[in-house]
Amino acid sequence: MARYNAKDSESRWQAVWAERRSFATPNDSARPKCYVLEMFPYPSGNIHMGHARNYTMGDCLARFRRAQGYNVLHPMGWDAFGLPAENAARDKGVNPRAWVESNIANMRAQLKLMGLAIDWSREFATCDPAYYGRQQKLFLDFYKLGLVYRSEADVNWDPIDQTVLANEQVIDGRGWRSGAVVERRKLSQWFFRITAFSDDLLAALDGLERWPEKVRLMQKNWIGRSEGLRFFFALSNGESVEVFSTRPDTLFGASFVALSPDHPLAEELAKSDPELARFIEECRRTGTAEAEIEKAEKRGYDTGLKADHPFDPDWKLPVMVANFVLMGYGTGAIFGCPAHDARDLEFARKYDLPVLPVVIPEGQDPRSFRIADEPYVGPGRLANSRFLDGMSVEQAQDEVAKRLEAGGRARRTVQYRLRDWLASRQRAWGCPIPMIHCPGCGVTPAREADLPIMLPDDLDFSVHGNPLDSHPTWKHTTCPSCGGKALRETDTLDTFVDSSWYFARFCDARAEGPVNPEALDYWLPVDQYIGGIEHAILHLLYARFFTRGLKKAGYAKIDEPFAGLFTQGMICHETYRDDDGEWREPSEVEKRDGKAFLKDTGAPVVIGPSEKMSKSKKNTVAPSAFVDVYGADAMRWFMLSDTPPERDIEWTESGVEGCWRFIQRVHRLVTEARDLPPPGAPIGPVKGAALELRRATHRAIAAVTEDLDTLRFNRAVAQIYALANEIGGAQGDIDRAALREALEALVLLIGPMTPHLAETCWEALGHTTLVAESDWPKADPALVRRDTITIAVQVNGKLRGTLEVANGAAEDSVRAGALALEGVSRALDGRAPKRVIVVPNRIVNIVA
RNA sequence: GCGGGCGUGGCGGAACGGUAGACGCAACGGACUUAAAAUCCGUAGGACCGAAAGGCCCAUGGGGGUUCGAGUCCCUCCGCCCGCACCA
Repeated sequence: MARYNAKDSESRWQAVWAERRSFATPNDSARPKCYVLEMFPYPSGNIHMGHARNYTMGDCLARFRRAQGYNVLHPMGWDAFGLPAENAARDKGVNPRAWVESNIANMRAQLKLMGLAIDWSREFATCDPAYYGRQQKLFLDFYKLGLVYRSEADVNWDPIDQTVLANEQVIDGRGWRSGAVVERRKLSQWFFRITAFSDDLLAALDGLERWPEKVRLMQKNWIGRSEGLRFFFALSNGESVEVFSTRPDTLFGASFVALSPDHPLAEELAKSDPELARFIEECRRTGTAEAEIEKAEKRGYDTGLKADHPFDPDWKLPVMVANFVLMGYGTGAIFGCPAHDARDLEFARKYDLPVLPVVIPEGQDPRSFRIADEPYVGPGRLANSRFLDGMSVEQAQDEVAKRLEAGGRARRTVQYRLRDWLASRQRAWGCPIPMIHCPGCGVTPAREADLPIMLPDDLDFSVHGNPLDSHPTWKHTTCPSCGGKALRETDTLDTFVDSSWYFARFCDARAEGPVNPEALDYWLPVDQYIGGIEHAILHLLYARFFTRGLKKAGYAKIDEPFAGLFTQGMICHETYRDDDGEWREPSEVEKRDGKAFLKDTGAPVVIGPSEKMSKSKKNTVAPSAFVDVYGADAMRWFMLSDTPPERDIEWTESGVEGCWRFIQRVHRLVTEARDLPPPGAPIGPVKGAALELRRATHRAIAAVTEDLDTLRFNRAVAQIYALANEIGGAQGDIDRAALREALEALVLLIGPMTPHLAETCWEALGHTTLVAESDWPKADPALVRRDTITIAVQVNGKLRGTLEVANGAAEDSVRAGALALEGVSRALDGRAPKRVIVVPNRIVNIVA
């Protein structure tokens, strides 16, 4: 029997699917819809293993749903704007569009070799004018709705990428892509008003039941809602300063008022106080470069001003400028209560300010309760607090709020950590912002008729800064309002904007408007979105915001774009280092007896721990190289096997070879089966081994169906192995119809996972139809149900025997059978059972 | 520091509170073969008793608890991983 030739089989079936348009998805189907989406790739040039895992999972689900009768939308596109193309343009002198397009062509071919069930007619790249032009339209829509605005702001400047970054893109004070220490600059920039939806983005998280709890929590913390009180302190210079506090109950424990170094009042005071100016300057430096080194150090500067306590004008508090107070949160000013806040305590100890406890834990004496190294942040009774004495924390907070509100000096507010999305980028390879700066009319939106505002093809990337800005003609235009000379906005949009609505465009990728509301209504929300956890905050939050914007603009009826979210684990591989300590690629290494050697010289290499595949450690394996040798099905099978999909998976040669052997084994099982009845032949009553095979078949169908429904691919794979083992173990003279049924079930069950193999086997079984167009098999409940059940019999919780009983056997007979077991009487050793617990169809436990 | 997750054979991992280790990888023994590869059959957590059949004890990071019964629930300690990090 000829071995299964994966290469021939795969190219053949890929051609058949393409020719028959098996995966083209109509927008007008009577069948229920299912939208399966994997996060679209950046066209770096090659598919990597992370893509392969991501798209294998999504494809398996898409094919499964299609077989179940859904009208499945499973599209693919390209997140094609962004810095790497500019770098390539500068370093290699190529045109960024040409570079991206050749990368896309390469990757599209690699994806097609994986045999993905994708509707390629919906493909687009975000750098297509047809896409970004419509994004410009959305930008103008959002502008009209007040969801886009321009504002001067302190921005995070990445000195390497020469662009500003959103807060979300600054990780530990460094640019998320470049790793450069971020500087601060004041610039006029475009923002999306994401905070307009702060409360809604937070509250709606509870409804996202098919999202990982972890992701919901990360978003919740990112939005960071807290309730508190804003109120004023009168100052000795006649001015006043507003503070924000979530703990107004501790007001009588206050020992200072602190301003952010960026607070307008601090800046004002610095004009006449050079020492303060120096201090502020220092704080700004440590805010970035030395953030890691001195991050814990609290430092302050006494302005000499005094603040009146709101409830006692004779009580004067020092007004400090403190480096730990952030201008971007609350009012940029606080009152410090050292006894009940860790930062305030550290600050007070350093500057020798009073530490007066005002919340006393239950059971402690207010006269003797002292704060030592730790503040007290728990519940308790108020003390040392005049009219608040004896109240609970909640009562006291309410009382303070009431009294200050009554005097018009305070208001209760909700504060968010979330800030508006700074979306301007000083980059040329991005979506141009459709705005025009007119010396007379100011900032004016471009006319919609003038969209798309296209990028020029002749950008010079050798210049410093934004090539769009230094282009000789591009930015010169006329004002849509007055017709006079004007300049285009040369900033482009953050590429996260591009990925914030692509899923909506897929619903009708050729729609005249940005999206087709009818198609949106039909397809959205995405039923299952699959991608990496690294997008838990940025991309998913922005997409949630954009969907709300689409709704407000009248395009969509929903708020939430992704009903189900799955975050897959990463791909790991062993690392190798040679004698010189240099990293070596797996392809350069061969292994013998658990040791590793360089292929060319035979020199030994040290095997390091398995780590996430990365270029820096050279522990990557290219999917395409693997597909070349073993075929796409073996890779797909590996990606789904063994490791639960949310966990990191380790790529191993031996595991992959095991997959290849399984592919061959399935092919053998099918092609070596002799004398099968024709397809569709009825199956008569069977017994004995044939009945057992039928039971195994239907149990496998039921189990695999459930596992795929819940994305437990690894368990589905195990069930399929078990079925293959049953078929392999069946006697040669078993009922042929039962054998055909088992083989057909096996082939249909592997269809979503190893689709090419399934088609070849299906054909070998005499079918002229395609697995890709076949229905999912149905389990017969009568065959899934077991007639007899082996139940465990325990004495005092220890296993002493097993008992074969009829399914649903009466408790009495089970009890009697259990007590009659030899192992039970031996364990009882003459003692009478005190109690016998019978759990039907499960277990008997005899308590002696 | 705060928040979250995880800890089961040599490895990846199974296990509605109910026979721990399904399934796979690696390993070992056997068959086929001149040989190897491939394939097929079989073995396999650990200790002890037994010629064997089998018996018996210990095992899910450590300790404690709830329960007839705990890998699973609760408390506590240890270890590892991830996220956020001066958010008032």
